[in-house]
Amino acid sequence: MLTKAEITSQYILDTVAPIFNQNGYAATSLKDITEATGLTKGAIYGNFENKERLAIEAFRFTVKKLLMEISKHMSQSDSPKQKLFLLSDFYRNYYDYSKRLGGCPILNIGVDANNQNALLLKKVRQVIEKIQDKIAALIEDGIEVRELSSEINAMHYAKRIDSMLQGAIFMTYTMNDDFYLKDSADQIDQMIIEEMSY
Amino acid sequence: MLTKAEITSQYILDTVAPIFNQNGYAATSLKDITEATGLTKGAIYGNFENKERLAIEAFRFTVKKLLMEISKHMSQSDSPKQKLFLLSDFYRNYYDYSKRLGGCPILNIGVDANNQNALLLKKVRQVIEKIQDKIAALIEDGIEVRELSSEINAMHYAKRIDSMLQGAIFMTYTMNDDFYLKDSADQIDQMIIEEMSY
DNA sequence: ATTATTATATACCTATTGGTATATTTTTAT
DNA sequence: ATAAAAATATACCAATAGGTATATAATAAT
Repeated sequence: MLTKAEITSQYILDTVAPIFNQNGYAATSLKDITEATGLTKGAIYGNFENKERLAIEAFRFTVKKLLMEISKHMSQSDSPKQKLFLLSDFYRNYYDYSKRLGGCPILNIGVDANNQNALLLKKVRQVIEKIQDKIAALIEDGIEVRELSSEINAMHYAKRIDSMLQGAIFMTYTMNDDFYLKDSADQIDQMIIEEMSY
Repeated sequence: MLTKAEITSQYILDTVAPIFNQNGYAATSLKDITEATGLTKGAIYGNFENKERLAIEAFRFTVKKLLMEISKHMSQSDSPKQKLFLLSDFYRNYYDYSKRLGGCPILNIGVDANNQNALLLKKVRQVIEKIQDKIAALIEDGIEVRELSSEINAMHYAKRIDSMLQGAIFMTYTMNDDFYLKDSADQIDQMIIEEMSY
């Protein structure tokens, strides 16, 4: 059974995560947090050590949600190559989806934390590494089952795909135009077919 | 002849621009500004209306420097196609270069300003549009002199190149690894040769 | 050199910042 | 139902925020 504090903690994270994600760490005040949650500082500080700890937990909370959604989308196929297509396909609708999270947590917190919050930056790096490892593993699987060419460097392409997607996310948000996400998904698909396959 | 205030204004912008670029708008305090410049609030507010105005001018200052550096690098050739190669080549060393600016102003201020400062975001958008227009014009030139295929959509590829570069910049900074910039430059070169040329 | 103007420094303002000690209320286990 | 424990609210703190009125100093024109 969940204790009261656990329920409250989850509620705080659920409420506060999009705010941190949207505003950034420095631009999110304790007042923003208490107003959004309807709780007082006592309740916040009873559940989280300080603002930094709360921001870190909020980031983890959002990323967990995001990664689960991606996994779910990719589970539609068992073929590694098809899973790659499903990955790019997930990002076709990422603008709409990620708005609910307050934007892309990796992009927003990554830029925000750089030179500002070493701990938060470390968490972002870990998430990026995890994602790239997963993509690389998928490509390796694809090579093994002969869906993908054994000539290609898996991690190299994993980084390329990740980098292209992050660029598209940045451009889509900044220009408020999801052409970038749609187009980069197409570009990745083309790359899978023309460069990564036999 | 330059008036005292003009010299001081330029000095303030030169000193403060990298700070805003690194920290973001909210995380840069007037204290940061007075300490870095060695001036008092009186001097700052005598030259700039308020913090927002200063941030906007600082962004313009940095972007101007950056765009001039890119132009300079691209002036090494007159051929549109070669100019495109020079563009991607500029970004090969962009990590080192942009560190002096306090990071990439378009990425940093773009993310920072989103949902936070409408005026600043507008300025970022204008800069992005300007850059993409220039790249697209270059591609059109390339088509005209028959260096590039007339089949391609110039603005489409301009956006693609821009998006790929921004992604690489984000990844390079966040992971502290300029593989991403080097690789995306290679990828763009390959794209020019294999997709955009005859 | 003196004056008028411009630029900078000083001192101060209110509001807000993150954070905490303590009082009060709400849960939980008996 | 009651007591012990846990969770939340209240009231407060010092420090800092952006900004301004005014005094002082530096510059520019005569």
